[in-house]
Amino acid sequence: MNRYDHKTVEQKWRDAWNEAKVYRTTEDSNKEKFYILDMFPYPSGAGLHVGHPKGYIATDIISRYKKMNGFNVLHPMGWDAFGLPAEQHALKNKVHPSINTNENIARYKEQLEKISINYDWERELSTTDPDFYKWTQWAFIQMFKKGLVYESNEPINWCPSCKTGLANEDLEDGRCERCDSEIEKKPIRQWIIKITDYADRLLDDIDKLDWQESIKESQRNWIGKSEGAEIDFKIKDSDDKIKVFTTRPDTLFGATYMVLAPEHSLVQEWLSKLENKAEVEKYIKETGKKTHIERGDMTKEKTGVELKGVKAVNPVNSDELPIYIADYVMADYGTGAIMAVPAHDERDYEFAKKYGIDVRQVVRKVFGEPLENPVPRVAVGAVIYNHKTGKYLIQYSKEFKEHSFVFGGVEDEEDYIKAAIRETLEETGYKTKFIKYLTDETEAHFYHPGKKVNRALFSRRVLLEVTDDTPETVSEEELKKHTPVWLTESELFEKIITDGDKFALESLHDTKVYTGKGNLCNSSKFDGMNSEEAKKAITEFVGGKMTISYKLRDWVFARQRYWGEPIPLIHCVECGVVPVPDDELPLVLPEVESYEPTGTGESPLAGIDEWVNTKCPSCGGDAKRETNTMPQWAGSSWYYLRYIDPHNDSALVDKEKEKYWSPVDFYVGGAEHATRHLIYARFWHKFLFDIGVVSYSEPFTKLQTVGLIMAEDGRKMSKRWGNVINPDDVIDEYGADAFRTYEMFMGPFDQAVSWSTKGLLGPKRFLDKVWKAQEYVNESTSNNNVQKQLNKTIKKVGEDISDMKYNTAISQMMIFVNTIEKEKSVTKNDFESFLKVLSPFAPHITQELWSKLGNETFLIEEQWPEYDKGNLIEDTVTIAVQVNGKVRAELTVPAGISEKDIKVLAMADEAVDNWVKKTGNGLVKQFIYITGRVANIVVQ
RNA sequence: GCUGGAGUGGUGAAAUUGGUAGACACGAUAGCCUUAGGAGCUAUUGCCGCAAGGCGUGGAGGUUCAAGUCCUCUCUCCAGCACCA
Repeated sequence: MNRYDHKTVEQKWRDAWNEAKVYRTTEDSNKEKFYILDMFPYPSGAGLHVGHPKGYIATDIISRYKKMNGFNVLHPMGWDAFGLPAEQHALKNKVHPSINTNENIARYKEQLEKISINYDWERELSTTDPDFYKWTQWAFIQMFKKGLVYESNEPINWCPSCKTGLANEDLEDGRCERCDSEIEKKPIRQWIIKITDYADRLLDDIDKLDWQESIKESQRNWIGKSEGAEIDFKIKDSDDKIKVFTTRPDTLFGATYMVLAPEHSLVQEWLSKLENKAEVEKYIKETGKKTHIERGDMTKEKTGVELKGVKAVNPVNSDELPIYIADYVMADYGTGAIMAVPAHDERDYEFAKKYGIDVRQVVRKVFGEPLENPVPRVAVGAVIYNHKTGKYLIQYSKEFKEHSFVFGGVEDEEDYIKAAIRETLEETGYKTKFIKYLTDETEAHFYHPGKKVNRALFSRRVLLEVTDDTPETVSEEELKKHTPVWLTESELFEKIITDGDKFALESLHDTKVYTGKGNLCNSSKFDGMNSEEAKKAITEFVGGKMTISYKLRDWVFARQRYWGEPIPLIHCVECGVVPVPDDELPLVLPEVESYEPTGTGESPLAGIDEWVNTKCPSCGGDAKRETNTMPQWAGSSWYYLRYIDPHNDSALVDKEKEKYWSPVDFYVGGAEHATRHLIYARFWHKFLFDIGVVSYSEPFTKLQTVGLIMAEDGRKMSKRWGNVINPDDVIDEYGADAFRTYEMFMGPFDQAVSWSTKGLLGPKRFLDKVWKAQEYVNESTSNNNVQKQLNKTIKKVGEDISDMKYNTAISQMMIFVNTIEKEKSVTKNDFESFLKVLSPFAPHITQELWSKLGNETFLIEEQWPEYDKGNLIEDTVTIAVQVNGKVRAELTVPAGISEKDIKVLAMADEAVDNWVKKTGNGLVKQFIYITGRVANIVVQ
């Protein structure tokens, strides 16, 4: 037998498959379809590294498996080729970006073909191809016509280095995702798509998707829906009003000041009449200088300036409220203005404390459910600190056998502090002074067993400190009920059991603001109402309206760069903005002399007069073309539809074909697209659904993310670190089959793992053993062990491929080959079945062996083998015998053995017998038998 | 801070969902072989211990005949969002 020569064999079969066009897919209504898709790559100059194909290999395995199971499988590939790197390359080398792009595509394709991913290359597409972007432009025009597109001059994210505007999705921690520059806010003329019109549908339909929870959650987060109310605050002696968005209208009575974002338009309007104009202007200027990152830093102290000379009026009680500007309020969320409720919002509390603003409690935390005929009582609970010993004093109730704060009623003419000090003296004998409140007023409902009444208890908790170490004598009566106890801090946290006391202890060191819900107080006629009801009632009372706010922003869709789809709009003096007529699509990107971005907010296209100057399609008069281009996300938002019908001249996709193939059954790609591509594509798809182009409302039924492959040093593979491994080298040395199998064997598919060339040897050796196993193929004997393992293998590999558990599928196949090696015998039939099962992972070596065994077909066109269920059952099983849960013996017994027989056999075992005697005087209390697995003898 | 996920040998990892923890690999150790290779074969390989045995799935409790798996608390790491009102 020859040594396996992967180079020759792999090339031979690649050629044969290509020639036979085994990859080609056509519609076939007799077969069930399966559309499996990889996120198409951006073809960068660096070529593929070893991490890129991981997802492609996985989809290829599923695709081959599905095909062998009778599905009509669509598995295409294309190129997301617009984008900055190609443009930068063009700038540097003074050649058109398409030249470089095409070179890169050719290189990528060559690399992919070496791995023998079974793509239907006849459906290949590139977003830069005018025949493709014709339909990107067409869809955009449809959006324009539906009023989903608008022009804006509002400040947007501007990358000073890329010299272009960017969408929120293009930022990473306030920096440009591409070049890492800090983003500025700059007013630029922009085209914007109203993706927020779809926010609710994008959010609601997430529930329908078979996606990983983490991705779904990121999308929910990104959309950031929050329900609340818009409420107007009048300005004193003026017709102006401030509109605020709040999720807590129930706390309106607790509003003690207002805050506007420094960018708020009212601030500019009021500037001239402010008493401290200079100070305000200075603050606005400073805020403007701050980067996104600085401003977002929550750990820094809050700052702000009061607008002196204006006051707002609280609509619910006519209180006059001071108005501040502060950079903790953002211009682009909600209405850019808030009502501040320091008692129930941490940020407002911090700010109020710093500027000496009132804190007014309006919500009480509630413990327990309200009971019938409650008897109300006002009380105070105290914990007493002794700074000399560092211990805390509470009391132990002899009656209820529990620890609690020192507790007592607040008498008339007494406040909480007085009552706490008096009660402490009476019950413990210690003289104390007040340190601080641990809680606002809380409300507790419970049955009082001593007094036999339902209690509604209103209380605050306080922290006191002893002023005299020697306690006075406590009355006999008190001592019968309670014992005072001194505890260390950790003991204190351990012993305290009531919810109210526990809640108070959270504020022992830092005062915590209560931001939860509860029952209203200090809110006149709304007192006693719970937060949920009060939200509606108060909003209605002040004439506000319940609204919904989103974190998702509209999609900034224009880029001031060259290498993108031209936005197909025309500016006409007479008619306004008019879309390019359908018959003039595609609007082809013109040649330019310089690709250099102008940096003025105009794209390089603006310099080509003969292109810019055109006639208005509506009135025929002089007009100018829009010169901005689309963002890179445009083409990728719908490319998966084009694979279905890649050469259609008259429609984005043929309706019948779309119905047959859509939606994508399985989509595999990187998790980094969770809130970018995957949001845009869902939006674009829903729009196409609304205008009747597609028949399903969600594009990707099932989504699976790929875990990154890191370099051997644990870092990301990057030119910068010099740790990149090229798949070409690996394939050259070990073969594509070994490469494919190793990538799938490395670990769970969605987990990041480090590349290990040593680790690659495992799968490589496995394939060598498969090659060697052909020696053991013989017609006569059918070995029982081999048969059993084969059945197990067919079953497990099939199941594991469906679950994307490739690593365990491969380990089962390794077990099978190890079995052949041990038994030195396998029938031709069994070996052929095994080759089929292995073929999706290692298509070349299996095809070669298949052919060597005298077959003339292609394995990919074979049927997936069936397994014999009967043959999966073992004749004998090994049972672990435990005594009191510890394994003391193993018994090999016939599979169908009864519990009775097992018991007899187990008890007869010498070791078991010894342990039974040793641990439990030979008395068996219980015998448990789990069929085929374990028997447990419980003694004593 | 919030949300999602994960902690198991020297390493990558398995574990039929409550039933013999560490399958399958990598690496390591010892031996064999020789077409000296990134080869192959055999044996060993969770930790402590000569052994009997004990311990062991981030930590602490709990439920159970039985816990990596369920419950409570807690620590660490990764990812996403983040002054979102």
